[in-house]
Amino acid sequence: LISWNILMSAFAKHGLVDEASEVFSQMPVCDQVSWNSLLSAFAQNGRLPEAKQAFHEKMPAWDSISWTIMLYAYAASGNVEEAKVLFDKMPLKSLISTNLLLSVYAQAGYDEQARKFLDESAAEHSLASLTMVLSAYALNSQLRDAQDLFERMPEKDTVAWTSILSAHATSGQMHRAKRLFDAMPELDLVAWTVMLEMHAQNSDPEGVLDLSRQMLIHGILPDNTAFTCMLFGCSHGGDVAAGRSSFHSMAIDFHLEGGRRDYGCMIDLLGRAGHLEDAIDLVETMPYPAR
RNA sequence: UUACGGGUGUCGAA
Repeated sequence: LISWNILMSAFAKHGLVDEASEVFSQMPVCDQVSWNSLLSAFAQNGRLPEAKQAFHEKMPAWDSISWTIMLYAYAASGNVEEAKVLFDKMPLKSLISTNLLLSVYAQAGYDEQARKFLDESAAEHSLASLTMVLSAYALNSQLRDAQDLFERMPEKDTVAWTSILSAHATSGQMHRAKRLFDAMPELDLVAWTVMLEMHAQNSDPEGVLDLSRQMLIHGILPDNTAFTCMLFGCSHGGDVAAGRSSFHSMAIDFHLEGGRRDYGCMIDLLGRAGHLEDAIDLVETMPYPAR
């Protein structure tokens, strides 16, 4: 029985819904996990009608996992309202289902609902749940609300700090962002990257280079994303030489293969600066199909 | 064996 269940979810993960339900129909016996796996197969692959049917008409019994999977089915197909309705009907709400609904709100930019929901549910929220709402505010440029929530959070980790940092950075609050950055208890690569990007956006190639040096001094090694920001900064500042040297250093010093976005950025930089032959050359030699 | 999972990236893509 267990192996059948495993087989089913393996199919489901790879989008083979029909194979999964085929397995299901051939099983001599099945249990709650089998039903849940079938439901999940539909849910994961955007088959809302089938999921509904299985959930409402076919399943002999439901546990809290079944409910959560159904919630996910609504969420995955963008039915925010229906997701909420289902959530309210859930006999047992777990941290997972709560997080799920929160992330739905967050992703849809329903920061109002997210906040209300957060206030209503008496349960303790995980740090991750709160950060999800925080980033929902950031998405909606609700800087004040984001700030309020951040200050009220009982504990904050680097992810939460970076989220609020990024909220400030993207809304042009450079000074506040800088202050936050300096106040952060820990700095990791993502936090540095946010700062790199902020300076890049504001056409401050000096700042970008300066930051990247400091980052190295702090023992943080850049990744492709960081390089994209650095290249972007060079691009804004029209600093072809610096861009070229970063690009080479990426491969030589850091053994990173240029990501497709790094190439895109570099090509953009060369193109804008009028080095068309070099740009074309790079397009032809890059390990990605040109589009 | 089944369910959610938080922070950063150029240009494009109405």
